[in-house]
Amino acid sequence: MKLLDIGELARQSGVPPSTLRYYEDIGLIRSEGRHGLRRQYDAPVATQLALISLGKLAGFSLAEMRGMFGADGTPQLPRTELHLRADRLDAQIRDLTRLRDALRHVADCPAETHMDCPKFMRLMQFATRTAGSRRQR
Amino acid sequence: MKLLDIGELARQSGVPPSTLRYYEDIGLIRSEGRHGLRRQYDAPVATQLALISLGKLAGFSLAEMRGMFGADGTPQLPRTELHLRADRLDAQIRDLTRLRDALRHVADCPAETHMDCPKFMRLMQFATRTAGSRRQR
DNA sequence: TCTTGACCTCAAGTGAACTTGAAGTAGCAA
DNA sequence: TTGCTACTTCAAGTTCACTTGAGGTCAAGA
Repeated sequence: MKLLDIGELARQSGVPPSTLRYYEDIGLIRSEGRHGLRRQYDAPVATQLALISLGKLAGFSLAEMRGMFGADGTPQLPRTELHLRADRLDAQIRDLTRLRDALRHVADCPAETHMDCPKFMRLMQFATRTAGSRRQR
Repeated sequence: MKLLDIGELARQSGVPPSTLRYYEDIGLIRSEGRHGLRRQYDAPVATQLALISLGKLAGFSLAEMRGMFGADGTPQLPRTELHLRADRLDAQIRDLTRLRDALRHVADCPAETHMDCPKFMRLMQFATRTAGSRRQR
């Protein structure tokens, strides 16, 4: 199996070497060996880094993602857990969609005050419902 | 205009008083006066807090959100800026949707290794493209 | 009037996710 | 063999978003 030098992986993935070392320290990724002093990585680590970057976007902490990946860099979790996380993503996607709609509405609605616009208020209702009950990062 | 005591706003919004004070310190929200020592808030602050909570979910920093709101608690930004942020949200929504699809796929796909499954690899391509070029929080 | 409780200020502490700096080292090209 | 460069370790520093703690204050109810 072809191994990647840490510098090469950093260039390919856009993740700085210091961060790769940090991720390894906390057990999020693994290096396969050294060339001299330099860490060498398996190719699937690149896939894993891509998933980690998305996971961060989705609000997973690094601790949450530790242990989520198998040897091939793909998620290795029980089915139910995967579906549960997918469901949480669905909720987040819904929220973001409404925030987007609200922003676009505010941009385009000619009403002088949005608080009097029924469409805006409808978009805002869910926000008031969800605010605070949301998991924080 | 009816004013809310900080405790009441905290109960309604789910945002602790310490956080409300902190938000005021950094200029993210405004209180309208005091009842004795206690901060009093305008009702629209509740809407604003809901939007802040969603904004955090969307990856905006508190500093970015400072100054985004007008007196009525609704976003007060130039049209182009609002559309730009909506566009960024669209991109984020697309990414999260694909992450969700990838998770569901991994949960349900019977292939012994996902690296050999064309559907998974297709889902992963975008991730490799986007990783690293993404704004960090 | 006195007590209670929820607020007040200000400074310091916390946890997550990294980054930076100092001092050292290994491989490769000249 | 000598440099150069990109890595190495380890500890400490940084930023963000809060929270906590100590010591103080005010309004309302008993």
